[in-house]
Amino acid sequence: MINSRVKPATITLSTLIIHNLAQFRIPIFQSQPYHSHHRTHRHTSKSSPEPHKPTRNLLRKPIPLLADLKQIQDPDEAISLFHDYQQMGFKHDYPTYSCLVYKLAKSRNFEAVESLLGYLQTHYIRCKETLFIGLIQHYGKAQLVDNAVELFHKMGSFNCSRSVQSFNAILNVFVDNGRSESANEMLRSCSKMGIWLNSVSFNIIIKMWLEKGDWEMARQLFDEMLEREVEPTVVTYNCQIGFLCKKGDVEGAKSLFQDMVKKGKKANAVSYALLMEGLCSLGRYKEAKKLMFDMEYQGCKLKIVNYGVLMTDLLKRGEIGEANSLLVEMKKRRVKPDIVIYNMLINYFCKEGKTTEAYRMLVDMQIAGCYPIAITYRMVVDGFCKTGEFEEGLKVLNAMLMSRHFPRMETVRCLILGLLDKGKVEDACFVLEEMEKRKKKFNFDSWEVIVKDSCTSDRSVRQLLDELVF
DNA sequence: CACCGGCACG
Repeated sequence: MINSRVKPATITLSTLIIHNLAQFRIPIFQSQPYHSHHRTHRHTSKSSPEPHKPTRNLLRKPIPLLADLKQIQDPDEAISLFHDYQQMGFKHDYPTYSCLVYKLAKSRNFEAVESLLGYLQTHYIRCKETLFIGLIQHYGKAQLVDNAVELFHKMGSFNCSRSVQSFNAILNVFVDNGRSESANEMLRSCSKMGIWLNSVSFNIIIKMWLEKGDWEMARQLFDEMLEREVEPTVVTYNCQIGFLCKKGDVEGAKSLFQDMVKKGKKANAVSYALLMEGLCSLGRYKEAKKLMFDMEYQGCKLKIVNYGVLMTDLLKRGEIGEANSLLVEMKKRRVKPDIVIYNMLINYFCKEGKTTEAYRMLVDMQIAGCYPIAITYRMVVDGFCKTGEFEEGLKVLNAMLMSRHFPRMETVRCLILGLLDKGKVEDACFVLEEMEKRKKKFNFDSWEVIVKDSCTSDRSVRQLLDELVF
């Protein structure tokens, strides 16, 4: 086992920084500020002789369990709270169950999801269709297409009827996972299932053909839509506008845009963003920016995505000065940068080896109330590894783990090797130990092997790792 | 609460 008494100096340093910032009540490295609060809350409620009295609070809003459950992000903790209540004789209701199911699905704990569903089924607790739709989407994102299909077919046994919405959800899972044959098969069976395709169904199919690069088929479906008197939506047009823009045919996209307006469909911020992206990719930044002002003149509300398109282009061209001006402009217009904008800037700094700026941005964004996500942390840690600043990298990794985000395996490997190379054995141990703690939860199967494999060149390091891991 | 489209990583 790894020596757990190791306390590397860098951790103390980062803890100090966190502590200092915490004094100003800025949750710098905690993306979920409720977590620590909740921990203490649970402990007190457990030790006190009379915890929540759930039955009495039934008519009060919000029900304490549900409110608590919504604040917990650790699914294991959620389950245990759930069981606590159950043991106290609290009868769970559907909102509580569905909240827990969503939580478990989000953390990809599908085993727990299935067992909870089984419970709901045997106790005849009626589930809403949105619950199944949400789960189908989660399965799809996890590439568990077969599980999604199975759930779709099981819906009836939950006494839940399938509308076109869950049909669309499963259709989209097929398309997004490259299973166009299954999607087509599904379409052929829709009338058998008593489902009438709506505009969203057509949008998904049009997307499918466009992803295959088949413009003709996409147009054919668009025509079929009109024949069947299914009204195209702005999304129908946006899909096609986006396709043409990516091909470099901004003029074609513009005329489609005009068609849409002529038919009385109002363009939205995405329609404009797509055109702007097309213009930028043709090197026509100025026109793109002008279009952004036009859209406001046309009465279309400007969204952050429009700035995002411009920012992406500027940073791609290395125009950091212009990018900064754009940020200032956003501030003037009271458009708050979002996580995507910050990620773009941080990515730029990291790629340029400007880790100091990247780190400052990581801090600044949190002061501005925008919390890093896994991608954000990964970029900064990778950036530090690339410049050989492994101690700084560890500092950020620590913050990352504290906010319950998880690094990529390659990042961890690189960091450990770098720390060892610099003689920071204790820090390397700390990282190994933290990974060990989390490997099961994050499905981190064989990281030991990978770390060890990469050390074969250095015998002394390899021996050390053997010692650490076993 | 959540059927489809849009700026960030790999």
